[in-house]
Amino acid sequence: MPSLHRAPTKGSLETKERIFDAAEALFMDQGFSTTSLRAITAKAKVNLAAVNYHFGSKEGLIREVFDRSLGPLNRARMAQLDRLEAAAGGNPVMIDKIVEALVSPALHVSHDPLKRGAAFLRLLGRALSEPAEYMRAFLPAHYRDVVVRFKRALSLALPNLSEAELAWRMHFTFGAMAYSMAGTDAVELFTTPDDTGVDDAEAIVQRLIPFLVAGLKSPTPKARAARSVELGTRKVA
Amino acid sequence: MPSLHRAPTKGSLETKERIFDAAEALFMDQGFSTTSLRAITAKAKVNLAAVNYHFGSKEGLIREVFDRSLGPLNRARMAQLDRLEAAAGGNPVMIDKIVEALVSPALHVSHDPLKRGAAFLRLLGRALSEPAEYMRAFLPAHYRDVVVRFKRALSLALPNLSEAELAWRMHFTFGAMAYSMAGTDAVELFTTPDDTGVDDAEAIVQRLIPFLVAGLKSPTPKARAARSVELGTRKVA
DNA sequence: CCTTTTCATAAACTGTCGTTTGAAGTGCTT
DNA sequence: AAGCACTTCAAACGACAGTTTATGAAAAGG
Repeated sequence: MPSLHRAPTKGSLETKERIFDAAEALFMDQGFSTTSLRAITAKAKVNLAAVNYHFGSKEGLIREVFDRSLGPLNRARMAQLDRLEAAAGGNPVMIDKIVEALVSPALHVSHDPLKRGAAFLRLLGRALSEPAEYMRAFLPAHYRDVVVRFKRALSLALPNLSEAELAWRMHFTFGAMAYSMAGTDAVELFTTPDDTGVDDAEAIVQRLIPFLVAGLKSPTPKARAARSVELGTRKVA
Repeated sequence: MPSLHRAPTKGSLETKERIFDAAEALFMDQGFSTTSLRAITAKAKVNLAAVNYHFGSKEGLIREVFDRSLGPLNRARMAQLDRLEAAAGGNPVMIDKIVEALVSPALHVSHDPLKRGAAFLRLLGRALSEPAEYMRAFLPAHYRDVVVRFKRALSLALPNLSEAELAWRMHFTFGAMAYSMAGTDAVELFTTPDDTGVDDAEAIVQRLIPFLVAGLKSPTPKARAARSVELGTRKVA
């Protein structure tokens, strides 16, 4: 086990960091459970056992890659929401701004050039669609605060929505978000070969925000159901 | 190899069907690559080698499970769109109806009780977020026609949208759809314990449709930018 | 200087995966 | 009864997974 009382010696940080970078890159375009430790250590050009030495286990590595990415992101989201609420001074914050606070920090979470920003989005998207148990286990821990904060803000901005209704719409919102982030490949299904700037994360976000805002503000299904029902044994609650 | 000239003898159909059902169930809540053949054959109470005998390989099994589910679904989607376009007689079809034709057939694709309908939705959602190569390989083959048809219909109904804009919005639409279908678990993040009918697929769809319709009809980012920009150096197209 | 801790490396261990093999069983036809 | 095609079955195969161990070098501390 690495020491907790002393600064690590010479090459250790380099090794751990190289593993970290290689893992991040491979997780990004292969997913977590599909990427083997051998592939990671080969790319990082370190020994296989180094992963277990520095991170304890593969799950430890995943957790650390994930934490170092998601932690700052969600903190940025909540900080931006803090600013909006402070500026609003008790009044509801505009929905556009709330959604922007949710989506756009994903762009600026990395200090590296934008390339890493876009890549990082894909990593997060992957995480939300992983079947693995351990992913589902510690993912809510990061998101719970964000969800609570944004749910409250949206609830104030959309007072006519029931709690269940809002929960579903947030679910759809996160779904569109996660999917947009995960697959740059899947969008090719929809575009003709002459698409412009698929890899530009900023472009994605600028198109995603109005889509989500409109969805969140959409009329209630009850109103729609009353309009376009065929034959009803449905109780209009 | 099974015979092509004669009806299979006694237990063959039962075995193949049992494998099929067990695989469908396990793929549903574990994903494709995570589910082992041994888990499938154990649940189906058949021999391990039976999978390779009846389906050739694991990929063959996945493909068959997937085809038998997605084929009828997408045919139903296009049939419903056919009816709408015939009724409209050259005029654009209403967006509400187009989205409904895209989303709602997922409910009625199975002849079994609705329980299987909801379960099947999760299977499809999983497929769209699988990292595996072979999933990406034959998934577009099923969706291409659907995408082309619905893209054309939406393009007529939303004439002010550029092709790139529409492609992105369809991407978001499929994302929200896939995510909603895949994870009944993830929605628990957003709800307080007193939620009602999480597993009811009909309820999901009735809430999803208006959300997506509003997103598709949302004002163009250019229009939004023109409204809420801080300092402007842009052309109002 | 010598001991102790930290880190890197090669190799082996344990388990699971998809797949294959060869034999045995089953029901039909001749 | 014998031959035949089809299906089941137990067992093993080879590949690859994550993890552990043993060895030794390198740096740190007294």
